Amino acid sequence: MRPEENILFKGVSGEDCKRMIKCFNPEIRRFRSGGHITYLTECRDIIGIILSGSAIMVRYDINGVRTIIESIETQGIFGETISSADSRHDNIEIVCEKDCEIMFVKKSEITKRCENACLCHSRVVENLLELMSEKTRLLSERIEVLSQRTIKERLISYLQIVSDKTPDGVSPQIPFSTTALSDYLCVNRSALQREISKLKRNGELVFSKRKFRLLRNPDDDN
Amino acid sequence: MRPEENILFKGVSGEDCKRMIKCFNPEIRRFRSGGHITYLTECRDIIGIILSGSAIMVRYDINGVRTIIESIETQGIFGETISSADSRHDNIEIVCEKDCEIMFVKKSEITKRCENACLCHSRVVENLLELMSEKTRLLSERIEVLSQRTIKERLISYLQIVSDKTPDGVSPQIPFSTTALSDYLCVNRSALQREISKLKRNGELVFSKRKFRLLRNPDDDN
DNA sequence: GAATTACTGTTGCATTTGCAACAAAGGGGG
DNA sequence: CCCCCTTTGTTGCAAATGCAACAGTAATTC
Repeated sequence: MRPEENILFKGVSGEDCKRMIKCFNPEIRRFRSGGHITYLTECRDIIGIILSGSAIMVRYDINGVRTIIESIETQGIFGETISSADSRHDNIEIVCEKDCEIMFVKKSEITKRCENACLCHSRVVENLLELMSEKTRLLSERIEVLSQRTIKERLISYLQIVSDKTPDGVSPQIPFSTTALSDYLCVNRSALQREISKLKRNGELVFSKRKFRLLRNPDDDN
Repeated sequence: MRPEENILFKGVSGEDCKRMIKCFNPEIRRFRSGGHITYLTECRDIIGIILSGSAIMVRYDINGVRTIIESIETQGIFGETISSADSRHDNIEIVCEKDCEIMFVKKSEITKRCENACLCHSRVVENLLELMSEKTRLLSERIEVLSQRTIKERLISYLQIVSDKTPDGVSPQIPFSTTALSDYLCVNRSALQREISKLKRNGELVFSKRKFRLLRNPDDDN
């Protein structure tokens, strides 16, 4: 994807766009699945925008327990200003999931007025605002999931959100393996597996590979 | 607090500010502690900015279990664009905590160019961007806390964050009662109480009313 | 200042979850 | 095709958490 097609430059056309890209001087890099992209702490003033592919934000605690903080899809953004605080906030890492192209831009370049007085500059700021809105929506969803009290509730809550976003006619699909899903839901893998098996047995869930389908449970408890 | 003093209008002075406020036509309302402010679903295109006081965002699930989604302090913002998605996302409510004044603005009023061609308009958009940045930081912290696997870890993680934000010489203080804290950490109250008592007994924590102090634990396990 | 209500702190017991270990089933790469 | 490695699925047992009930204390209201 060419940077001009990116959502950040939505509504800015042709010449202007080229001029702005020159003005922002973004760096575009490619990564292969599984590759290290950056540590969040290295993104002091830098915003990463995923032009294609996907990534995950992960943290390993002192015991080596992995937490998948979020899954970042195409057009998603990351960066320290856009999330985590400072402090001892351990090493949060961005790892490439599907091969991806990422555009890195300095946040200050965007928010500060430029000398070239790009008229469309403010349009870009608005676009960034839009990206940030989307970001907060995703983070809120994440909180919704994590605020559930039991594994079953967390699982269903997450699957429901994924379902809701899936267009009709398409099979809902999670962006994780079951193992990774447990790191995302912040629960023990085998305990998660146990719940999945139970739901399948009760006919409340069809689940195979990464595709699934939620069925309204006959009796609405246990 | 007068609206002009709000962070949204930072860097916009005197005449301009008055003109913009006229342009945005914000509504300012007062609330008393415990009072209902709004349901999030009613904030379709509306952003609420807390000028003074504080509020909490809460959700009650079908079993009546309360979750405190976040505590919103002075200068904090809320609104549907700024958080939760649509879907069946139950009734999330904003409730006044400390008596507060809240400014309601239409988001579209801010992001759209106005006819009056306020030159400082883009400055306000940048300020909004700043507020949103802060919001995502807070949400990320929340996720950090909720991603902890045990009650003890959640508690310490949260207290640590509060401590880190507290200026030197001031006693760190949580904005909740212990009971409310359990709704914020999404754990059972008496189980939380158990952990607090244990930490106090082990000399890892001093905790009284809402003030506390974390002490580095002698042996770093259990 | 008496009454009411909310919050703190504790405990025994039931349930859920984590942990470890294992077998079996995919899924590339040579 | 075979080997290696990751993932899936299962289970018994230990540990953590939820739940309910209760007593005591603080806070609020009338």
